[in-house]
Amino acid sequence: MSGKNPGLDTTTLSALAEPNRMDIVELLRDGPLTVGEIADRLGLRQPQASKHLKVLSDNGILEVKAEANRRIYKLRPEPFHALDSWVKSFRLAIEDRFDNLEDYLLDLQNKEKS
Amino acid sequence: MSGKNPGLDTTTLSALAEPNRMDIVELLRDGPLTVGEIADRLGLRQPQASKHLKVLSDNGILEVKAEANRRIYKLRPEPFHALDSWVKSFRLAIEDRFDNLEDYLLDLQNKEKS
DNA sequence: AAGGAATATTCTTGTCAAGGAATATTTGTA
DNA sequence: TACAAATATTCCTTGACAAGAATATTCCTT
Repeated sequence: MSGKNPGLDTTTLSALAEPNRMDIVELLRDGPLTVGEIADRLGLRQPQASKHLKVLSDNGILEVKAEANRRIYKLRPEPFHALDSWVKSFRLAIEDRFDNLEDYLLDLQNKEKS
Repeated sequence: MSGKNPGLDTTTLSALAEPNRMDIVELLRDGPLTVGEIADRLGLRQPQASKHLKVLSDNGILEVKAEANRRIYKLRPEPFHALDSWVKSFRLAIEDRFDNLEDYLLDLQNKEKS
């Protein structure tokens, strides 16, 4: 393994980056829903809803529970925890006191002298 | 305006969802860098580095400071704060006690009787 | 068993975004 | 002034992905 892609899993972000899928996640915030309800409330056609739900499930953002005819989708906590950890890990990086821009400029000027 | 897209700005997520751009963000965690250094350390060609940096800047994730010949890119705090708020707002939604799946199933069964 | 409801899947098509290559632009330097 | 370094931009090609339409699958009800 070469030390590539150290950050957060980008597939999670890709999944959330599609507006309809973001809407689905926002909708499921209030609790689990069936495919039909999701499609209805968001004005999506059923097949597109199913497809987006599949993407979200494949990425671990949602989980399904089969209940007879229906499939009930709900949020999974893990990806949100991961996102939270990732964002939190930037606390130091984005605080102004860690803005070593000045130092970096000095470094650049020093290297000019070579 | 129709109440569409209530969640987080998906363009921020799209910008971060590209692996090279995620790498750039991870790299800039340690402080500001020039285009050349970013390209070098990540094994990117200069034009692609510039293009990715432009996307990140256009989305407010990075900011530039022109220093003579060089352009120095660094992280901007705002999008991380936004992401943090968004993720935090899911705390209630993903706690198990808010898993009203049982209630929902009962609801479904009740509606069957219509 | 037959029909209908809920959901998933397949196929096609159009759009968009990323990489490659070449070139333009700006600035510093001999 | 000419040249080199650092960065940005343009054009082209290709691949991924989302919507639409049609169809398949599963399960319930009569």
